[in-house]
Amino acid sequence: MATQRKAKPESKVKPKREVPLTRERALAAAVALADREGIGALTMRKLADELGVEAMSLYHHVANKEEILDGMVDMVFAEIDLPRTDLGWKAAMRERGLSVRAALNRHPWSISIMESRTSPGPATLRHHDAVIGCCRAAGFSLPMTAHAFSMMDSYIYGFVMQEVNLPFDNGDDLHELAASMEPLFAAGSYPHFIEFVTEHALQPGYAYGDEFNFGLDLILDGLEASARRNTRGK
Amino acid sequence: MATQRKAKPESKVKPKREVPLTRERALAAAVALADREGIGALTMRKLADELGVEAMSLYHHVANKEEILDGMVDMVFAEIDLPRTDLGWKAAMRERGLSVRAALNRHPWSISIMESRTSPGPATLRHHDAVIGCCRAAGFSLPMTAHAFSMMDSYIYGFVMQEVNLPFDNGDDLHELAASMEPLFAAGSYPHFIEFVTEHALQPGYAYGDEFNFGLDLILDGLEASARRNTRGK
DNA sequence: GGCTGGTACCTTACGACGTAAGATGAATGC
DNA sequence: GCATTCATCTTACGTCGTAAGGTACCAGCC
Repeated sequence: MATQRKAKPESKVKPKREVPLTRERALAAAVALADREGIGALTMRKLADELGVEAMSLYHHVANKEEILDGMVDMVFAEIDLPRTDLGWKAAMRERGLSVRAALNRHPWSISIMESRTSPGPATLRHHDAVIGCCRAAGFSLPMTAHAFSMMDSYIYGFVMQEVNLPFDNGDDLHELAASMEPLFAAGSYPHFIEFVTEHALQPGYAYGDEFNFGLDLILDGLEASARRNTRGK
Repeated sequence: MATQRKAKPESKVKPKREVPLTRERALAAAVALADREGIGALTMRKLADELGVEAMSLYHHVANKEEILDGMVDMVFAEIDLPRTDLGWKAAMRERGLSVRAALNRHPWSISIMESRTSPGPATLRHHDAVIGCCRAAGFSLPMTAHAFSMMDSYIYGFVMQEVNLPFDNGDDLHELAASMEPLFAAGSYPHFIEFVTEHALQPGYAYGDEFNFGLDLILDGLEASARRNTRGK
């Protein structure tokens, strides 16, 4: 009786395992954990805990933490709507842009880990393939497709990067922010910055997120004009 | 003679301290270390080592590592040329855009930590103030200034974020990359993506960095047209 | 001179991290 | 019944940021 380890059926300590650990379950739990507590709280031990398992057990389903981060990014891409093929390229790209922004905002940690990933997953590749296909179907040359692709994604990623990093999420934080800027006011430095913030950015009704559409539309209009110039000009 | 600690002048073991540790010296060393070995190699112990000091000594000059990262970002902003006031807003903003990109590329770690900083330093504020001032001097309304500011920076940050993360830095890596994509070729999936990469992006003479100017100019042209519409229209 | 207080730096230690190495237990094939 | 396989757990290592407190050295005073 000294070293018996699990003879007595103490209700349900480990009845084999309620549901087996898999790579997919691990990735889903990782996304949920990062959503809930931030990417900083995503540690192998905490993730394992969520899954009712020890940290090292995760390594039977993923090679290392990097692979988890890769998988998480791909899960976010999987949430993004592919561009519709029943619309013109401009409307399709506009919708896609909104969908990308929405997905990245739903998982605010994603933009911060995207920039250190180099191996794209299947959903990511599928997404890029569809975007490129949309441009090509619209008659864009390869160079024009590269311009459009680079530009749209640069803008979207850069916008979300700033958006998720704003020090305020709601009106309450706004007043704290305003208060914390008092020293700047007093100093009399940065006059344009202060005017801009107090007279515009902190005014009720202004929300930084509303800037997104202006830029997206400006880019799409510009790309349209540029593409027309390219194909008509010669 | 038992506990004498520095009586004998053994050449120059610790002649007080060759040069005193300061916040500025620490930040400069941190930037240099991150440039040389990447942001991941920037640890308090390694940084202290570079400075000929123990890790905990750093805490007499900065509150914590966060403060070092904040300071590093501000040092990068200090390197960026302020927009010239002797040019039109468009030329000035164009030059500034190139300068931002150059500085962020000189310190590839900077874009990755920028997005987690919330307290801007003096050089950062000065830079933002100058950009806003440039727009205002050109007659931009506050809303139009917000559009321009948000859009230009979103694009620049997003572009650099993708640029510094490219899996290749030179022609050699390019072939490795092409080789690593073989599995995709065989599968026959992602046809547009594969065409795009093999027929365009991997062609000799193509460099992703060259896309930058196209987008920057498209944005500046679009902002110009939009601003004109705003002021002339009413 | 000796004393005192402050400043700059060091020593030690703690809890958390990613993960290498190997043990253990249950399921499977013979 | 027994060996194999595989998922999981145990233990341990080196590294991280940093809390707590110690120590050398200097300035100003007596």
